Amino acid sequence: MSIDNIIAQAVCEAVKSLYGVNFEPESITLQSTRKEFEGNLTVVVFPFLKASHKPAETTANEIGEYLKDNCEAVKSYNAIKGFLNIVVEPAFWCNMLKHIAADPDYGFKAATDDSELVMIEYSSPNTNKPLHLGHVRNNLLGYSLSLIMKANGYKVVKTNIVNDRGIHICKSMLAWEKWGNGITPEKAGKKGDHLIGDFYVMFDKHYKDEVKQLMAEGMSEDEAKEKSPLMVEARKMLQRWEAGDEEVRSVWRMMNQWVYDGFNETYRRMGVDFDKIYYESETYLEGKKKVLEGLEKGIMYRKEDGSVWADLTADGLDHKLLLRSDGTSVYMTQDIGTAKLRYQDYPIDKMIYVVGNEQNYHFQVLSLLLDKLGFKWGKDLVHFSYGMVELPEGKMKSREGTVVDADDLMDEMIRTARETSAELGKLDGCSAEEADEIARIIGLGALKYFLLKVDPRKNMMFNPKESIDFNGNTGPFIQYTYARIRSLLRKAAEAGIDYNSNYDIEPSEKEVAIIQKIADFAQVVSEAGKTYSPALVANYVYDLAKEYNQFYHDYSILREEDAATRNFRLKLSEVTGNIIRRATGLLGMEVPERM
RNA sequence: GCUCCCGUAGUUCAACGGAUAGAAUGGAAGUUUCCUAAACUUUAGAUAGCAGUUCGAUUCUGCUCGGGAGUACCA
Repeated sequence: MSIDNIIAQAVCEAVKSLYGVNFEPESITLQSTRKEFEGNLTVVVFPFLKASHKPAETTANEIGEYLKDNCEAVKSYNAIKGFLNIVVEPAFWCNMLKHIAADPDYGFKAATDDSELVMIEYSSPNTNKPLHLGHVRNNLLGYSLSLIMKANGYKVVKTNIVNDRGIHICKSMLAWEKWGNGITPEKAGKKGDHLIGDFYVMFDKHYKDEVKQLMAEGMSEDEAKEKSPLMVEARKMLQRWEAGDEEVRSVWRMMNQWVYDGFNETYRRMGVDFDKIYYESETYLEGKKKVLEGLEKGIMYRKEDGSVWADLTADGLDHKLLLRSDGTSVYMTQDIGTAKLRYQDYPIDKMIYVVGNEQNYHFQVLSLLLDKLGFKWGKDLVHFSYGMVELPEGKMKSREGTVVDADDLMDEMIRTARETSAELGKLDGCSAEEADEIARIIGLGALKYFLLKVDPRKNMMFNPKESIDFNGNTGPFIQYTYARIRSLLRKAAEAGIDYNSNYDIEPSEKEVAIIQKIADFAQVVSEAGKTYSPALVANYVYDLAKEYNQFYHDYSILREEDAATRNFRLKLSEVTGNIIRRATGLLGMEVPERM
């Protein structure tokens, strides 16, 4: 049991005994005592004033006195206004450290047979262009979230829905057929997703020229867009695709495969993966069926032009189109189909969609529709709605060439990490392979931490020139702290020091602060699971690293002459390192043994 | 027009309704005979505005002003 629980419970008993009123331990406000006051934990007593009918400071003193007399963990107390500062019995801290050190899974819950199964959808790329910075935030959030849910004892299925059909793919295919001269990723020496992206851009360029040309000939802009020969041809291709035309389908299969090969390389490098991949080409017909079913049951209705709609005005929303008048499906229809297949494949208790906040409305609607159609998790589906990544010039626009490509970004981070390491002389004596590995871990760590430390719901700013930073509140700072701890422990081993016994001491204030922080890990993991927030873990591990760095700087460890104190500090370092490794692990970050 | 989200140091980010609003970076000033200076120590600097609820409001409510997103046959 953590110290927070012990104190919270004791406070409840105190209030009950002194004033005869019941409080739940969860309702007690506990915080770490501010540095300027004496104590480790602070109880906010304002909520008890109604029960005590006494001034705040008197109430705090009475509770403090009770705790001192009745709770073994409490050594002394002081009350300032409505704040009761508690000094914990020093021996308690050493036991706490031992307890955490003995539990390699401290803070993690294992899944059991009755654990809920949560499916997490993330990434969801289109197959007509490479992954960009927005996807990187999405992928890292989704992957980290899956690790956090696992740590909270859920069974987790990571899934990806690939949007592999539609007019956008046809544009790339058409451009490739027209101007590609049979080029392949191998011949071009290019990743498949980038190659296809090039053709998509090429289509757009020629298409725009055509529109401009037609408008010069007197057409309105709308008409020109409608009548552009390229667009007409692309639409025709989509129709042939829908009809199952083998010629179109085989090109489509081939080009999609190029893209998947490219994506897989990017995913692998980023360190994310999936348990099950769905393709919209396989789910959109299911959605159509499900919608028609709903139509029969009277959940949807048909307009005179043949289009199918859902009336959501009773739920405060609008009417939503589900099938176009020509019978083809829209985005929403596909999502319904995907939901159906997923539910067939897995006994889902909880579904989390990691999708940008621009689609908040879409998921409000989807939740209602799935519920009406009888999916038991529909009403409670979680739209993990994350904010956009903005650039100094504003939003990323592929047409304006302001997209930050995922592969380029990773290259850049790793290269910068490598240069910085070399400048600092950190790579001296490393083999080329070791140097590569260290640069990779640091570069990707910097990127991951940067994107995950921000509250996922908020839009964030990414300045390509200034964001690549390795000092301060960054991934490398945390990794550096870890590497330093590992180095310290190596040195201890070389000196033949066994610090696993004889380390019972009364820790100093600074050491207590670190133990407290370490103990918080369990709380943080649980909280992150409830609020779906990797940022909580990120900010936590930074705080821990910062706290340790200050400790490291102020205290000697190996040179400490008192063996018990030295052992204690080594043990504290070891446990801190382990917690850093596991916390960063929840972010999908790696930590280096040296850097 | 309507709906939703967001406004915190120069900048990028924190803060279950709790004490004097924290960090980082940039600015200024320091610390290497010593376990890794990607570190550490000083220092200046912020809640967009106006009301309300409360013992207490960055946080909750209302309005104003700014920024972003969505809005029925795009995905």
